[in-house]
Amino acid sequence: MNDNSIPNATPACICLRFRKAARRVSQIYDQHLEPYGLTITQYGLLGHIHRFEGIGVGALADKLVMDPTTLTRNLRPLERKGFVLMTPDEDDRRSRNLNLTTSGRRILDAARPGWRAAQEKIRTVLGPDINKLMIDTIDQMIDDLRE
Amino acid sequence: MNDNSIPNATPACICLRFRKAARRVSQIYDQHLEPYGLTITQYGLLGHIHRFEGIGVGALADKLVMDPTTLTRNLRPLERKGFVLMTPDEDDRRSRNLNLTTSGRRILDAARPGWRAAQEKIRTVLGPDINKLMIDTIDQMIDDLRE
DNA sequence: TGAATTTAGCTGCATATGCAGCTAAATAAT
DNA sequence: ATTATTTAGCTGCATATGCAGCTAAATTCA
Repeated sequence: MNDNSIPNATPACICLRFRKAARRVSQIYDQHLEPYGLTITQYGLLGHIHRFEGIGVGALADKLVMDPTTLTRNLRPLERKGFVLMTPDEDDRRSRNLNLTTSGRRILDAARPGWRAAQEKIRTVLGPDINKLMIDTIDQMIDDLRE
Repeated sequence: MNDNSIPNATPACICLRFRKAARRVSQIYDQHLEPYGLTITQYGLLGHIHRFEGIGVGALADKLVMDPTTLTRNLRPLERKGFVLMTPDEDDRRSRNLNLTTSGRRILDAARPGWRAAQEKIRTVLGPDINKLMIDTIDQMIDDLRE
């Protein structure tokens, strides 16, 4: 069947492409991280909190291009497992500072080989040049879409 | 801060890029489709069922790079609203054939301008050449990752 | 200072996502 | 023909996603 002949333009939908890519690639990362009891969402959260120790929920949500309410909920499993601590900010008692616990740092280190293997798998499929192009293009697109 | 200086490699994560892109781009499509009471997931489902009238759940899930159980649940709101019919297959009573109802075709037609506006917004931000490159690259990647 | 506005994060609701494990139906093996 | 295996779709569970609307705290304004 020739997709270009169909007037309903869903075959050209760039949104569905991004969603498909996110589903398939996430699945691969999740499989590689499963032995450590982490999802790629959780691994990414731990990584970001490690990079930006003490960051607030809103600022982190902004970096992740994620609704703050989504982040609030995504943090729950990590708090429950004792990987992340949320402490009220001294100067602004509305804000909460995010920090890794010792076991949070430990699991992040432990899971890194899993993350690396998944990353390498996708990088191999795309090829390093296209991989970089995709990253740069998406970063630029998100920046352009920032209001 | 220079991301390249951080040993924890999450800044280079291609998976997080795809997920961010899917979140942000979906949000824009959802906003454009909101007046019609549809999400981009639902619009895409209607479009695919229109293209492949009578397709089964498993085959459609495969096309959408989506777990069949996810598709089962994503179909529910569309069934409830009367846009999609699931009828048992004559030759294989395990399988269920998906079809649009008249109102399903109607809402798909009605919502198309919303979809088109969102599509055009992203296409403008990316530029037509990069837009096409992204689509082709993702399609190829998903094909390469098919086992 | 006191009132109005903005900001940070949360809960309720609905949809989106996929894994494990289930039932029923179709197919393959013996 | 009977049994074993595979296949199609489903439910239970847990996480992921974001909008509307909420509370409390900080800031701005009058």
